[in-house]
Amino acid sequence: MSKSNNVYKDAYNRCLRLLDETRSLPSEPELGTLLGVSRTTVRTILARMEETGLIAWNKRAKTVLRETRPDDFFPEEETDTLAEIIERSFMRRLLAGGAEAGMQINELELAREIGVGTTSVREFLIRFSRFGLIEKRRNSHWVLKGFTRAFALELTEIREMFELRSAAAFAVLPQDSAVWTDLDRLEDEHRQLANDIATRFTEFSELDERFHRLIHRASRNRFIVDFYDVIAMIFHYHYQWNKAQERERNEVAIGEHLVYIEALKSRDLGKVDAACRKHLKSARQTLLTSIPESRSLQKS
Amino acid sequence: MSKSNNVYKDAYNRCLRLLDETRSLPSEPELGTLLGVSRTTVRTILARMEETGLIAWNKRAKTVLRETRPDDFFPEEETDTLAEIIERSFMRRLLAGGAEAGMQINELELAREIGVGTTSVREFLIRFSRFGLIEKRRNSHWVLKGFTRAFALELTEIREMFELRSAAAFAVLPQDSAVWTDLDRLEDEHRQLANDIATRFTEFSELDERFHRLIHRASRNRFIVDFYDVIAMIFHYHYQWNKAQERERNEVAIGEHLVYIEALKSRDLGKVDAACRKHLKSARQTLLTSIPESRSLQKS
DNA sequence: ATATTGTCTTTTATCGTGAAAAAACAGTTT
DNA sequence: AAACTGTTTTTTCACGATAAAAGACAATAT
Repeated sequence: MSKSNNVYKDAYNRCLRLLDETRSLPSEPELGTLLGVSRTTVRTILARMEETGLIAWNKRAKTVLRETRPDDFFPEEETDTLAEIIERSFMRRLLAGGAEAGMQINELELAREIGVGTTSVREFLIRFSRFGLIEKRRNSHWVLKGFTRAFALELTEIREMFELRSAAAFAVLPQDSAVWTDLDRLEDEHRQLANDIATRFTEFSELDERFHRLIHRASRNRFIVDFYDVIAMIFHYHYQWNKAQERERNEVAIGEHLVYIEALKSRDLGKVDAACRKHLKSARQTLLTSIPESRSLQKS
Repeated sequence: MSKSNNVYKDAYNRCLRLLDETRSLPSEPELGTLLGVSRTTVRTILARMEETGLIAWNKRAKTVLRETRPDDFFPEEETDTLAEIIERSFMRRLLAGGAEAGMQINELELAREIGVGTTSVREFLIRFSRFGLIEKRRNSHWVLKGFTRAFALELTEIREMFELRSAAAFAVLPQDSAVWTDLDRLEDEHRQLANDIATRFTEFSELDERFHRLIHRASRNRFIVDFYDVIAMIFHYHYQWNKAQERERNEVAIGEHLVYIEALKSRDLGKVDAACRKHLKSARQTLLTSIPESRSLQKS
């Protein structure tokens, strides 16, 4: 098995959802841009849809014949990329405890355990190394640096530096810049989420990421923008394993965001600085309390 | 051919230099740590040295029999790692002009041109991507973002942020910290280089890197320390292709470094900040003037 | 007892290969 | 002639295989 066809399967599933809304499908190139895949993949999708009797396909005519059924869909787990699979396995091991700092990481063992080739694992580790959690020994193994208190502090130090600067840059953006409408929309979403907080509090993490990315983008600096990937990754997994007081934490954060948004809209740099500092401080606190003390004792 | 034995060849060459200084070689493990390779490689080296009549090898006794000759050495180009070879080729193409922003990068073509497998090229590109000069399109090609004026400005913005903070952290380090003796040694080297500037000005870039890395390390933040890799890479190639007024530039930089060092030693934060700012400003200027105007017009 | 050597095992680095997916080209349809 | 479909070529992604290099273990020497 040399390459899974998850791109096709994922696009197929998304195409099925499209099917419920129309009588007939658009042209192949159009479908391609819509699904974010090449025409080759689009044609594979159409071929199967014809085969399973979902559509009649004759050149330009792609008529919908019947409604989609649950069993038309490919199983979710078959639509993941290899990189996602490896990342999940790796993070599970990392966070499942027993992952002490200084521990060696074995490519071959990881590959066998996950059931993939070594090349994919190697490439994953290289990509992952920029998060600062692992380090390569030349011609030899990787070393786990550990998800320690030190790591969290170093990460947040940079985050605060970058976000304060980005927020200041945001506040002085010209009034006709598109970011202000983006900000308004985000503000709306925050208010809606605040209203339904009891039932929808888990949706916050996604909103949080979009909000902070918008601000970081105002820096117009690729290194700052890219660094948010590190933060997003850490917070993503952090949210997954630390569910304590999730609802309360998110409620507080939404409130802080709204103050922060007001400050940005006021374009008062002093207010922006204060609101940003306040929110970042509590974000750091949340992250720090979630790190088990056992983890913080390791490593110098 | 699956893996070149450049580790062995490089260690062999370094071991030859060792040979000129002693009557007999130390134990295998000791040699291993000395050369930074495993005992397996050490034994391969010893075996060849015995074969070519350089030493008599009987268990612990490794007696030097004759002086080394130039033809004992492996050719320099055989001691490079694949990663180095690929990086050089890639950077040559990048800087040789004709590398416009937005251009596609083709793994297969690169691999064929350099004469290596695609895997190595892929891994190189992934590692290289953190420098912010290229970007990956999912399931598709890489895109060159170009060595533009914008890139240089974004890079130096972060550099200044990080170095000012590191320098401030440096200045308040306790008097008994080892960094102060490191700093004294670097100061010496700067003075010596200043004296022989006419003949040794090309040695500055290496000293420059060591000096700035020492300062960055004071931040005790892995993201700051790691970011210096980006700066070092850019300046490394920058020095190679911009030889205009090299001597003068380096002479000025040495002077600035010495003021900077004095400021650090005074532990006066105001002085440190001023000296650091001044030096970084001229470093940025040097970098900016070396970017051809044609390059700066591209990209938004 | 500890460090060193001899031998064997495991892991890393790299390649060639093949299927999935993208991209290019050529012929059709509106 | 502009956009679409049919066909072919190229590139990316992922694997297994293999030599280089590292690492582990047992036997030996100081």
